[in-house]
Amino acid sequence: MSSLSQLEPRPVKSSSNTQDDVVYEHIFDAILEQRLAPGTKLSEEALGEIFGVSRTIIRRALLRLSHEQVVSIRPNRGAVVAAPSVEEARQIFAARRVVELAVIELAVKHATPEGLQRIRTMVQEEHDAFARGDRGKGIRLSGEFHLELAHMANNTPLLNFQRSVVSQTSLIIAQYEVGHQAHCSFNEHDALLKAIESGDPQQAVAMMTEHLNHIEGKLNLDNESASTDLHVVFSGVVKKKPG
Amino acid sequence: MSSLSQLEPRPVKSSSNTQDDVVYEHIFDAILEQRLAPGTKLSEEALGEIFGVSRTIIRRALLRLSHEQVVSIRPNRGAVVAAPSVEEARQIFAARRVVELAVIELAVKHATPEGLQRIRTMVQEEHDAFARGDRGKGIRLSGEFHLELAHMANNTPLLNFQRSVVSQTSLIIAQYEVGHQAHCSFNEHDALLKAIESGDPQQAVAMMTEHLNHIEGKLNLDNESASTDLHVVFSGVVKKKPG
DNA sequence: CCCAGTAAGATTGTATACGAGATCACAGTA
DNA sequence: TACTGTGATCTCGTATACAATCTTACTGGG
Repeated sequence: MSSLSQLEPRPVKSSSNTQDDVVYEHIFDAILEQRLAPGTKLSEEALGEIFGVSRTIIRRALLRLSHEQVVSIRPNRGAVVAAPSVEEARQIFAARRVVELAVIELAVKHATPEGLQRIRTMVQEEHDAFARGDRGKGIRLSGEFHLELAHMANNTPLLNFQRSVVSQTSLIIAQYEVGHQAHCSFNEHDALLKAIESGDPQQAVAMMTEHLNHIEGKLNLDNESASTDLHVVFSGVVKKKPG
Repeated sequence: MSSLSQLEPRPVKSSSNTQDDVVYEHIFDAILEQRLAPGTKLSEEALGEIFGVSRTIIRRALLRLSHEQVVSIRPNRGAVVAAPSVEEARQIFAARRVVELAVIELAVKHATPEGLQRIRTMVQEEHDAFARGDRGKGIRLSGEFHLELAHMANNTPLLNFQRSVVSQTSLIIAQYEVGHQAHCSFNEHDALLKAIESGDPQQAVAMMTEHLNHIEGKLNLDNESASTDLHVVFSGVVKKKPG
């Protein structure tokens, strides 16, 4: 009975040509907003029930999500929300640094008044969401801020890759964040926006580096907080053999 | 009929868990080896016939290829081998520069004797393939050289992205190359290998930049070589109305 | 009391059937 | 002759049925 029921409510937002896009976006957003925790089982039948479509559609959506590494499909055992290991998280962050720095440099170069306006609006919405306590929406918008940068960079392949690493970052945060501050504090997004507006690539890149440092700094990647090794997990709890 | 019959011959090479992996690899390799030209229609039924599986399997393979931007799926109109426009090609190259430079820097850092040995072997095979005139295999191996670098960089997300841009580059070359030299002349791959062996990141990065310049330099991206404007295409060909 | 083995149930993997939409050929008109 | 409109044919989009595999609960033994 499943946290999957958390999927239905929000109306779909944007470009939805065909049915599986709708399903895809709903699940994707639910993961981005952390309404679906890493490891959650995604039953095909349950999802089909929820969205009123057959398993065929669900399957396509899950397949796409798995290609973006947001969902993990294990043969004959179904799909779960991806739960990156510490090592995977490190690699994702390293990759994200690469693409984010390239993106922001291009974004500065290709900035347009309309693009900047869209980002301004987005930062404001993010601020409002956190201000009124809508954590889910805030998290999603802070991710979409970075996607909007990639959009302004005017490079589709980088945008797609950015999409993948940003959403994976959301999963990492869900697993490894210590405390519960706002992730991308919107202040930093605002500062990034100003850096882009100033037209100085170096400053923008420096700002982004700092921003990414902050994000990564809030995580505990020193050891698996949820270890896979039972002996480690329960070490010091009880001696099985009291002797 | 159909150039699709070129798909069957070569035995599948590697890790093939399930059926659709086999299909995927066959089609992917055929595209990488340029046995399938950009724009080629990929009929589900024909492919199913060739590989002896139902459309379900074919569909999954095509979906995966489309996520990697190697195949283009148009709603209700089926799948074709992707044919990047000039603008798309520029973006792909820009993205490729970003990831390749990051990859080679990491590859230098994480180089191992075994990894270097694998690359050495690969460069040799590439050389042999071109030497004996096996252009298809040579092209594929020259692409896989770059994937092997990403593998040595020890970063799965970057590897996946590299996979996508490298294969797309193969499509771009198929469309826009002038003349028919060997693409990645293996000499440059050999030089790259030596740069990595030397352990000097700066030199390796410089070498890679030069290599990418060469690849891009062999292309004619100044204008659409296959224009969408029929009048331009057929200007000066024949007057249909003979006199 | 705990563990292994087995059988029933549930879930995914694949094929196929049917409907919807696109493509192509052909005829009719300017 | 070129162009537009219409219908037949073909391909794709979706749902569903059946087979294969995994999961789980139960039973029997240690």
